[in-house]
Amino acid sequence: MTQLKITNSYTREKEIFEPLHAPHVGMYVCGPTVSGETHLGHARPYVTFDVLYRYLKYLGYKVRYVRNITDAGHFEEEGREAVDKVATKAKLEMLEPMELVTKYTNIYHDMMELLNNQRPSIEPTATGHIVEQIEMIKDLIAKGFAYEKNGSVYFDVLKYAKGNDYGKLSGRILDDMIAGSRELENQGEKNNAADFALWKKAAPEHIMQWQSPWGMGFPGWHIECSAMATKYLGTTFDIHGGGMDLLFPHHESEIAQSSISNGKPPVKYWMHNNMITVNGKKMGKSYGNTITLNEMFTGTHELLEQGYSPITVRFFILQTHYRSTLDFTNDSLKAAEKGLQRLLNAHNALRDMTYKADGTIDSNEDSAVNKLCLDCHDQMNDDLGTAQVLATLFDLSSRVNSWKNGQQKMNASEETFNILKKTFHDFIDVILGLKDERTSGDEGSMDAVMQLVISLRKQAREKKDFTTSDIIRDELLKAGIQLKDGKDGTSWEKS
RNA sequence: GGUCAGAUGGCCGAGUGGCUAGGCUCAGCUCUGCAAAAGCUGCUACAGCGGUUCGAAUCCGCUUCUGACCUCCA
Repeated sequence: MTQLKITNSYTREKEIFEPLHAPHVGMYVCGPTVSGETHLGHARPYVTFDVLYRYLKYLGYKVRYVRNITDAGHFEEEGREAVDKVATKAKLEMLEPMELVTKYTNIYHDMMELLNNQRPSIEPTATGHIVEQIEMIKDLIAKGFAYEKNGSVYFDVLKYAKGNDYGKLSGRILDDMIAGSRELENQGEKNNAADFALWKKAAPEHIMQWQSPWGMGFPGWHIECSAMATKYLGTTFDIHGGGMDLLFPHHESEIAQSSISNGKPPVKYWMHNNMITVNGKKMGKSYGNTITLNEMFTGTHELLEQGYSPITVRFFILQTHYRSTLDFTNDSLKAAEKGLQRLLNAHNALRDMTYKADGTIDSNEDSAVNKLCLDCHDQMNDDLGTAQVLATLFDLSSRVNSWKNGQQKMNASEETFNILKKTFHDFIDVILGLKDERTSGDEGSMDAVMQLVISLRKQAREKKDFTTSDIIRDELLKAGIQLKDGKDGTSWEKS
């Protein structure tokens, strides 16, 4: 069996995962800013890191998964007048900031649940950790790496860069950045354009502001993650995840702040998922192609021909490696929808199947099935190769289906059969989190009713009364239930 | 403009120095009262041009094209 390897964005290498304090693993993932509705772009990182979280637990680690909620307003654009994003939106909607934040947080939680993402161990909010952030800023000032100007506090990037490699994570050269940002206006307050804000003085009209040693204001964007990660995971922890767009400046700045404040680099493994596109184009507000998750699931967006279920979206995401860009199109989503059904059908069939040796055991077939099961683990260990795992499961699905339909004899050993069963369960249910959305709630009574209908139809068919049997079948299909005639009788499922 | 990624069959997408990825679509077949479902078979690709190599789609260089980041962003 191979060991888990993950691509570390910091070293740009695939590295063997070795926790700092096994069996414990500390994992921090940047959460959403809850000033808007949860959209397609959010689905990618949270599904990706949910699978990592599930897999680490599956491997036996005790994981503390921290994912924050950014509910404090932040300046929109550095160099221009500070704008409190949350407050601005709140004024438009005539809501209290807290009301707005709660509304979008609730939507976010609902969407995460639909996507079958497990809840993090700790979900800290920025506004709930103002004190910690102020303390860290005070510490940075005391250590001489931050300075106060007119009620705002900035991090001294140039000083930091003398002893540290600022830009290593994002592959940037400080001198270039300084040269490139000279044209920006209103850099006046900063000693240098590359410096970033730790604390911003709030204008009187800002709704969200707090008392600090530097007057009324609000925290800079980067400091919250440093403060909260340190508080809950310690000065150095195992994994920090997020979207690639956060590499710079967010994570670069996090490294700088935490390294000075804690005296050592904060993270052992940096992991970044790639971005999504819609019909080949970046999704963004300025492109007018932002699709919220609610629109995705219900199909209420002009770019969508239909709704796609949360698990279809999840499956679609997992069919692509997390470090590649992922393009959402109607055609590819429809393909994913069908593929998912096929996989889950095989999974259900296998779950309900009992071992029966009907024929001689083919040792070649037996070892082939065994190898494919082992492959799943190796593929998952190779930097979360979920796309490959799914391909392998599809391979195995053909066998399962042919056994079920009697198209091929079950020529594997009972031991292999049990391994196969466990592999499907472990990967589909436990690790990838692909639940069957068609089986809901009142399955028991529903099935009893369906068995009755099926038996009536069978009687009709035996009497060659195909008119009746076809009415039953076709009307059920209209009602969203599909009958499947097989060797061992008829089964049904919601379509 | 700077930096960094990609360019794979009808579509989506893995992956790899030599051996069929997989999914969807399409065609044929098997099964079936008919269909659906399922299985089987077929369609076999790696942008272009050089180079390294016994051998490259996989390594190197150049060209073309696309995308991302550099600003709030997942």
